[in-house]
Amino acid sequence: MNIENTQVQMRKGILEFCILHIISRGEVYASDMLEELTSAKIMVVEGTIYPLLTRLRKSGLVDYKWVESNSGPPRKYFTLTEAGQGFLEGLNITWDELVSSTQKIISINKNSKKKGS
Amino acid sequence: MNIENTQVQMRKGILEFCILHIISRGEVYASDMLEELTSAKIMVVEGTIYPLLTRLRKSGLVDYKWVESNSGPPRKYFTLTEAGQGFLEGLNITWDELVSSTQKIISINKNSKKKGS
DNA sequence: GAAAAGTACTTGGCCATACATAGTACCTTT
DNA sequence: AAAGGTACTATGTATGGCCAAGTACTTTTC
Repeated sequence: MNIENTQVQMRKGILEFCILHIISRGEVYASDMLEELTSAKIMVVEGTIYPLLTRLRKSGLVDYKWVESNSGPPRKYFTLTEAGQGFLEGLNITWDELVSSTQKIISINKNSKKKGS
Repeated sequence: MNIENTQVQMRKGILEFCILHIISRGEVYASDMLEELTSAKIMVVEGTIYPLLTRLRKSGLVDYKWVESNSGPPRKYFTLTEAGQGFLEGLNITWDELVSSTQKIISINKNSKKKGS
């Protein structure tokens, strides 16, 4: 149990949330997402993002279309489906609650223990 | 891929973080932790928390002592080890960065796309 | 004192995600 | 045509959360 592993575990699920958000803002392909996640200090590699995009598509949350590139092979440009929008709204609530609950726990220090009401 | 499952995934690792925090505030046993997590709207069940506590002990992050109860079998009261304190400090940083990075992603909307600087 | 009920803890198996690694397909350049 | 780069795919491993059943100890009930 090292800290790197716990960091990985903390990110589980949140990566999916972030990617849905990025897609919700407009058509993007995998490298766009990688770049944005990296610039936000969320390290991701191809082997993570491609299977995730496949899962999202199979679940009907995102869709894609092939777009030819003038500098390489064609790209899959992703968009959010209606189901994906609904799903993302649910995740927004989940995220807010998770952060709120966690902040509640970690903001209590030794000298301000909760009293049984 | 339903939302319940994604919620479960989002909590991975964070539960460990919260439990280390609770233990860092003073000696507690499993039911105390369950109660506090539940009151913070983080739902946990026995089958999750006991294996987690065992992992933490095997990793040397927490220690425990048996304390007899006057209303049932003896209880394991947990405390944080020095290694656990160091680990927790690392997780505090990880948590802050994760929240910060995620908020960065999700606060960008369609009309304020990042410009390549 | 034995059976029943309650509390605390333990164990084994299942599932989903992140990741590493290797591989495929297409395009451009030389 | 060969070499290199870009984009996507597939397979296997590790980990954590959860369910479900089980163990052990204590108190209550008869």
